[in-house]
Amino acid sequence: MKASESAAAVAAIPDTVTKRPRGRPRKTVDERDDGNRRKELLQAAARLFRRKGFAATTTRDIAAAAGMQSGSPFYHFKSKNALLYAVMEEGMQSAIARQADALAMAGADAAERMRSLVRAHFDTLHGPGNDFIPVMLYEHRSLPARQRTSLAQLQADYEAAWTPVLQALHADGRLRAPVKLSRLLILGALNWSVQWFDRKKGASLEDLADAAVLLFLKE
Amino acid sequence: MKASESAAAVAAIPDTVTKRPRGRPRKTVDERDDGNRRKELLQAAARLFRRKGFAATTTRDIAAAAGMQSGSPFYHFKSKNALLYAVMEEGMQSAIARQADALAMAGADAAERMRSLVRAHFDTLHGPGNDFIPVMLYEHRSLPARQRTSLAQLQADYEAAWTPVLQALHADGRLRAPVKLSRLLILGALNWSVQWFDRKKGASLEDLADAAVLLFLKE
DNA sequence: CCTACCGATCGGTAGG
DNA sequence: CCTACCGATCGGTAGG
Repeated sequence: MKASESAAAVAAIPDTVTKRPRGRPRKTVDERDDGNRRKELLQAAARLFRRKGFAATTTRDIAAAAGMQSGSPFYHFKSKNALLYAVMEEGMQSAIARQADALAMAGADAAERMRSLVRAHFDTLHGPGNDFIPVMLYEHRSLPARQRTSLAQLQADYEAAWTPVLQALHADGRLRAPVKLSRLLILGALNWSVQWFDRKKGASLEDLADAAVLLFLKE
Repeated sequence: MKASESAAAVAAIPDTVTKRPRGRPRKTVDERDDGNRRKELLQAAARLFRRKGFAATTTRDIAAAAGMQSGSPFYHFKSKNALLYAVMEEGMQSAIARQADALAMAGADAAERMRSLVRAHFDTLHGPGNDFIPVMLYEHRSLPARQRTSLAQLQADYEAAWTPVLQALHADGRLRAPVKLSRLLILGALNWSVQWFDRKKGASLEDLADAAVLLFLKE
């Protein structure tokens, strides 16, 4: 969102001069870049990585989207790979936080908790500006093994939250497939919605969550 | 499969000479390259596109995997993109054929037909040498719009086969979610298995299909 | 299908 | 964070 604001600001500059002003528009002196540019870079990278893929996105694309010169991203990030990793980690961090909030708000009923998990997951995937997790899901193989291991713990934490809920549903006979395979298949069904869900038309995230719960749970 | 045989043949050449022989091993004169090299290129491309992604795979990688020099793939394919498109089309063609066979063998019972569709889909995703469809699923965005449209018809045909089966199950009360959303979620759950299913360890494709049917259908 | 090659692009850096 | 730049790589081609 920050990034799109700044992009809009750049586009709004009247093109009266022959040479367009380089870099982003000047800000007032007391509006220092205390890490804001870093966030804008991250957001721009996430959006581009999602749309074009990691390898097909150039650091120049990212720089331009953030209103910088081509070499400038490397002032904030050691490498293109570090940018990818930061996007993924940021994504997992906020996904975990969103999931925890959802569970905290839900009651004790297993089906209700299940719906909360599903709904929170759809928010993570399709909420406005939430490009981070889709990037993580689809650019997993672009990560060096080292960093992949480092993310695995966060992912395990995220998935672990589903297990007790699924176990309870299994015990109640509302989920018949084995718990572990169920979790993999269910998360897959949700994750895949990144490929076809379009916020602008058709169903809402609520409709989606309803359908998913209806599909997976008995009774 | 052809390609893996030839890869094995290449690997079996004794390494007695200092310089390895370039290209693939000579064949008898009457075994002309009537399109075989093309198939080997396709298989090599599919495997590499799947493992590393389209943009991260170089045409040199593909040439080397097929035992050719760096410029030679362009004798068989106009461009790297044409190679990608050929992989996807080939994948859809054989997926549709496999699906039709499975339905032809199944009886009239909707649940039985459902299981056949699921099983055939897992074969398409995880059968030995079946890298084509995973590439299609994960490199969709790497295709120019023109070619994407061209593939859309094949994909529509493939998905259309699910609809009557799901409708019958819905009418019987064995599927509660709306048919269209069900199809999207179910295919997503299956497709996602590309990310975690490992043929070498754990569950078989039969186990997987059982779990999926158990998860989606009531009673 | 190979040889030899080109033009363009890309990630990254030094120095300010 | 910009300027100016480098070395490497890449898709693709001409000519055989």
